[in-house]
Amino acid sequence: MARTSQPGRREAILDAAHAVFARKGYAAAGVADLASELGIGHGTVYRYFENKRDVAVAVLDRALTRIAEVVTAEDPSDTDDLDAYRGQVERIGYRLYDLFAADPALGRLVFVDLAAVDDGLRDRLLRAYQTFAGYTEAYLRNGVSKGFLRADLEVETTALIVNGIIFEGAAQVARAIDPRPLRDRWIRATTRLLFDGIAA
Amino acid sequence: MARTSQPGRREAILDAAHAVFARKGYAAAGVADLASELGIGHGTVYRYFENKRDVAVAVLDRALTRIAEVVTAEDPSDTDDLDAYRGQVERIGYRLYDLFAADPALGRLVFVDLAAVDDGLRDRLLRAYQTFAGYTEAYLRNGVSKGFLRADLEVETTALIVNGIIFEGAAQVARAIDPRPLRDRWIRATTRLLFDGIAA
Amino acid sequence: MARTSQPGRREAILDAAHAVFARKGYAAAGVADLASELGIGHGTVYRYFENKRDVAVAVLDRALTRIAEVVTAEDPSDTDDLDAYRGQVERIGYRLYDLFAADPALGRLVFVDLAAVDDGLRDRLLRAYQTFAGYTEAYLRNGVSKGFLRADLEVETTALIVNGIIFEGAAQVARAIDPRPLRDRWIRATTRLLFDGIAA
Amino acid sequence: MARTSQPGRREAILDAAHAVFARKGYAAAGVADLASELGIGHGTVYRYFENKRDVAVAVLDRALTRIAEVVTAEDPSDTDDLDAYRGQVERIGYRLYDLFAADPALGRLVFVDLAAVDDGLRDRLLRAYQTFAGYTEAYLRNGVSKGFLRADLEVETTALIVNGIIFEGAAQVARAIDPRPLRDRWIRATTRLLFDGIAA
DNA sequence: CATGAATGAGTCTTCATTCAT
DNA sequence: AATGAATGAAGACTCATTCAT
Repeated sequence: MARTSQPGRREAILDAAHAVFARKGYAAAGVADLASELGIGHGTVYRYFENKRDVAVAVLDRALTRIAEVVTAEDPSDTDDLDAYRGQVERIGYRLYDLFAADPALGRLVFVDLAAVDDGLRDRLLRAYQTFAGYTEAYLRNGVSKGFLRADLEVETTALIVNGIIFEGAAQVARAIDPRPLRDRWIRATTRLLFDGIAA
Repeated sequence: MARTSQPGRREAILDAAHAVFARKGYAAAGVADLASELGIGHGTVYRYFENKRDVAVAVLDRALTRIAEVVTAEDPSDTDDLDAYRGQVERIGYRLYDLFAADPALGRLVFVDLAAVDDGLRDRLLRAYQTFAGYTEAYLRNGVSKGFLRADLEVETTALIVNGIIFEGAAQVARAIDPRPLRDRWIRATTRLLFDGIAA
Repeated sequence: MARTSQPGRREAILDAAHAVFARKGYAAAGVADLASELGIGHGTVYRYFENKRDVAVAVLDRALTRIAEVVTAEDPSDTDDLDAYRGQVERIGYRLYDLFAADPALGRLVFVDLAAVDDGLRDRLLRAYQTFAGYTEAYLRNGVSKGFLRADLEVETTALIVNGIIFEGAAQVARAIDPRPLRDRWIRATTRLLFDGIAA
Repeated sequence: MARTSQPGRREAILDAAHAVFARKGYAAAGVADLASELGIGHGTVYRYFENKRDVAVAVLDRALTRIAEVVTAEDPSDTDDLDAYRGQVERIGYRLYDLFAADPALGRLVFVDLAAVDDGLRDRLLRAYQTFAGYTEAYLRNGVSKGFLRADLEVETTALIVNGIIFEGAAQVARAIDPRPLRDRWIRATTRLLFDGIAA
């Protein structure tokens, strides 16, 4: 049966581009590589995307959306005490690390390769960072308003810091040969740090 | 004897390359751009470096050395109580943020653009990360052994986390229009987080 | 299907390369010259050949094949007496000189320009020489075994000498303004020399 | 003692150039290679020669002069019978082969590499060929006029042929691992061919 | 005289993009 | 809609040549 319009084509090209960009980097990957990864003619890529950069934009957006889905899966106002919040942080952490572990090059792809393409892509990434930080901020504000987080917590900056810890951690875990134990150690260390500090 | 080799030439080319790579990114910057930034012929670049990548390696190494100088300026075993350690962290933070603020593109250059060049450069960067983390670990171990940090502190992982916070922060501060107040906020939030946690 | 690959393209590029290499020499001829000789984009050359040297290899191989076709057109065991062999030598000579006269730069191209490219091409040429000499040797051995050539003829070395005479002659004839009379003189002188010697 | 003008310098550069051109070919040899072969600065080459091509011209001329010295060492009118002429041919042959054996790359250098430089060098080489052929012609004419060579010998063309045999032979001998036995075989085969022909 | 640092013209080669089929 | 042959802009790199020292 002749399918006039391949509905999955665009998505399939993005899958292939994701894989190839992750494997070779954006600059080293040619449009022909994306196409041959999929076994299609490289002219076909141009029926679905303006140009190579356009593919990179779509790959980045899709990756950021997936990350956002994890970050926004919980409801910030759902928690009423410290233990519940700790549980929430741990759940998000596990899911995020799973995401990055399932696709070990994801961190490098998003935070290095695609960020290096040009200012436009970098801006997209920074905006996503802000969105994520906004979510984290909502969690923190909820905790402060409900009294189980410090009243004088610098919510805005701390949100950025927490995000940094989480993404940096996810990226590092993804680099590991056997990510599972590292993931557990990382989440434990992070929650201890957040909730208890380092002091004796 | 012929016009004696300018001892500053190599260094000057690295300065120019640092600036141009930071401005346009590694891929978009041509060797001709590096040369014209300095007002020299582009063939001259090849008298001091094997090729364009070799310039990138040298730029990265120099930048990492500068960062290392800040990180390793203090003596890990110098502190005997929590307050002294807090001061040490703050001093390193201030110097690091000053470094990144003096050269706002440094973070992007080192952690994004040059890391995206190829696996070799990325490995160099990761090795530097490990060195930095080793230093941080020494600080933490000192604190644990002297009893002013938690006995059950996961020093290794926490060192990575702390490093992540610091570098992520430095990168973010560097992006700001007016970095000074952001720097102060960031350092305060970081030290509060580290030493007090977020809990009420 | 896309514009189907021109089956003659590769051959046409070799024709153009043959002409341009012969006119300007290998080193002085740019890939752009090959392409513009044919009125195509110079990138197209790289769709059919690895690189410039690869074009030279193909040009040389084709030229050597053409020469081989002339040399191997006759059957070494076909002749039973001196006159028949003399006729055979003359026929090969005529055809060879015609080949070189039809393409006056062929000798220079094959024996000088392409031989100067690098050791690899030179080796190809030397191997072809050996093949040709093997053929000439077969002719001589046939004559010796049938008794119409000297029993003590040094077949191996003489084969090389005869080849040298023939190719050197072809090259010289090709250089002449009006090659026809020179060709006839050369063939006559060669056969006289071979069959009668120079002595009174 | 300070020698203001190095008298041997020019000659030494030609020696170095001869060696380097022979080793790497003209195109692949850089002016810097010539200089470093001699341990001098490459700017110095330009105090003795206009440019790289000028060096090649001088190398070629010197090589051709050396060959000419061998070819012209004997007096064409010296011989009065066939045996004496045969001896003369053998003597020239031995000396020529010695020359090429002492410098195995000489043949390739003169007849291939330098001939491929450009039309000007090729013309120089062709003119030398003619000079050599003129000498051989004088030998042959002497023999004809004294009656020990065929009266109907095509002296002009045969001179070219004989030259071809000799130079081709010298070049082939030079390529051999152990040139001595090949040289002897070649000279024997050549004189037999010249004086007796190949016929039974 | 000698040097070698500097230069930039010249070339090869890659690859994103177009478009005839 | 899909293809892949063709294209040429772009850029890395080499090296002959110059000239200040």
